[in-house]
Amino acid sequence: MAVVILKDGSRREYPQPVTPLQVAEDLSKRLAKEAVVAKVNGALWDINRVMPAEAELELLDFDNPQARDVYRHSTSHLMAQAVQELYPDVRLAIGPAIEDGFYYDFDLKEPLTPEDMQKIQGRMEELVKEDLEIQRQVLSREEALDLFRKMGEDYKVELIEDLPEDAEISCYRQGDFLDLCAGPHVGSTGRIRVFKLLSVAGSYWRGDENQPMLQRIYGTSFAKKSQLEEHLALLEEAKKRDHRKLGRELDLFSVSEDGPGMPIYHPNGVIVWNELLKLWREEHARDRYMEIRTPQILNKRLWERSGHWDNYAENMYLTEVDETPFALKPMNCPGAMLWYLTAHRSYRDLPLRTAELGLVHRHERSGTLHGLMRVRAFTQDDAHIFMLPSQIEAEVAGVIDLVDRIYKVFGLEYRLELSTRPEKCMGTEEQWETATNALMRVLENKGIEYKINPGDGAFYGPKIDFHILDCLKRSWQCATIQLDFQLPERFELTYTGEDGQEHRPVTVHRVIYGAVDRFFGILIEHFAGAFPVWLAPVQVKILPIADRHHEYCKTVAARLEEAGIRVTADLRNEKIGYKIRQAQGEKVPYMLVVGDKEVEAGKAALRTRSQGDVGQVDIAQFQEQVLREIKTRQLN
RNA sequence: GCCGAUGUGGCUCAACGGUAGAGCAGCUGAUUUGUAAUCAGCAGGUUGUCGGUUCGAUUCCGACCGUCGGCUCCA
Repeated sequence: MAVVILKDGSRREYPQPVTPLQVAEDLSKRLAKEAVVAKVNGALWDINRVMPAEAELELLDFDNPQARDVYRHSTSHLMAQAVQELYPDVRLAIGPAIEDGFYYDFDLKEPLTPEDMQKIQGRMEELVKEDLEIQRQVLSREEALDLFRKMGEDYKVELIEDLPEDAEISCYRQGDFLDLCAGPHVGSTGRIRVFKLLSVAGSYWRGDENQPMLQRIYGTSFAKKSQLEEHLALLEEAKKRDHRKLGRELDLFSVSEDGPGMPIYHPNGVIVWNELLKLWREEHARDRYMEIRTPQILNKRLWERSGHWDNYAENMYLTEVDETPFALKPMNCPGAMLWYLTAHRSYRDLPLRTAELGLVHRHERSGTLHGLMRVRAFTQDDAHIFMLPSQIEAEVAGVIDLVDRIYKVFGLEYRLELSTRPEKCMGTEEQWETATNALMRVLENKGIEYKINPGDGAFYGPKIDFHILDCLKRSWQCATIQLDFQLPERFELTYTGEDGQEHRPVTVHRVIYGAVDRFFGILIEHFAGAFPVWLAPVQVKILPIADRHHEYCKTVAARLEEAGIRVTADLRNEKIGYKIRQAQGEKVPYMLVVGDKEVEAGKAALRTRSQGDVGQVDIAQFQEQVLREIKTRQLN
């Protein structure tokens, strides 16, 4: 006799133990069809696996995140099965579900081509039609080792060897395909409905570059075709917004072969850049930051003192000045320390908030460079706050508010993460605890939700990271607030306390945009190149219909320019449709079309990039409206 | 750095073992135009770099450089 208690509390009895699927079939056909996986007594459970005699049962469909992972994990098995059938000499590594899909890593002699992908996809579709049951099977460690050794699956053997003593070792079988797997899985291959293989890439076994290079196939799967189409449309949209493409089209920046990872900003790009800095300086002035500038290259002994030489040397560019080794700065902190040391500091001076828009150079690996997102030369919107230990909370709270004010201007949402003490770190346990608690208290007092990343702090202190969500819901780490006990120590920073004794200040490093370059890239994609008026390189474009309107257009342009609006007039000998098409392509927010009617009325026909023709406007009123939008940094 | 793909005029792309072609952009001229491409003409490339094979390479091979997709998500 078996008892099943359902989510709604109802109870069902069976003469003998049953599977979740059997229960589902009793309940409704639809449920049985859509259930991906079950939760039995709180743990994920295959829908075709017999439950204990007494079970609390919940059935999960694709909409449940855990079930979705199971579904995709099963798709990765399906892919592995297809690959193994098509390429019998393959050795399997791992194949987990990931955020938007799944992958599987294969050790295969021949590189996989796009045609191979098609073949694999095709074979997968056949396997789905065969609707093979997916069965779980538990083995002893010896059995498992023996089995996978015989199969020549070296990676699986290694995985088994690394499993903890008490782990239950399970395998899943579908047809002739068998894979080591904790599970759970969907009941049969026929339950996997919509999937698509997306790309092949290299990856190291266990992500370690000393290990063999494997071939990874990425794919994704969904319960419905429409969901896959939606996902593909999103990828398409992301491609259209690619900042590298828009950066070229809008003439914002470029990267030369002669300076990989070192962007060249074009005049249009510099306009946006300067507007970003203008906002930044305004907001920092409000919070009484003082701006400093420190040198591009500094003596090697400074980097030894700061600890960068020991921890960061392989990323640093070296040079020589009069036979003395110097290094190009990869961070701004040591320079800020040098500034602090230029005077005696009193407790009355603290906190000292020094900001620096510092251009730093870091030797990133060649394969990781990516437009403005991953570069070798970039400007950090850095700041170092020197303070009393008692000021930590207030200062951190101030930075959080500042970040919030600035991100709001762009309509960017964000999430917070707190990273705590890593295993390899400097400073005492007590210092860490005090600092970490201070950060937590700030977040809790503010009622901010945050995620904790245990052990993910910097070696010199705990930190709070801000993850921006752009309009496609992609996440980017930008702002960070890091407490640092190391640098004040290493540079022997002091202040004179109320007691007349010398004390050590606490330091916070923080950035808001992070790398201005990367933030710019994120904004390009976030706005799809259609910047809000205050950021737009050209805010108003005046388009005469014919030559006889040129004089009037020049007058209007001069007037708007005088008022501080970035305006150009397209006086080329072209038809109006052509000029409009071009201005739209440049994503200019406002176009003023001028023909006989407008000259006569002393007005202009306004066209916006988003709404098209909106009719005649009074120039003075239009000017006021644009100026207001610029001043308030209105979003589109 | 590693794996794979890739590199043709400013941009997007075509072609080929016998010394490259189109569209857009540019320039000149005509047209004076009413809300997303007017017409015609001209000009523009030592086919990423360096080597090799060949009578001959941009095309085949190799190295290098750059670019693109990846290299955390642990059965």
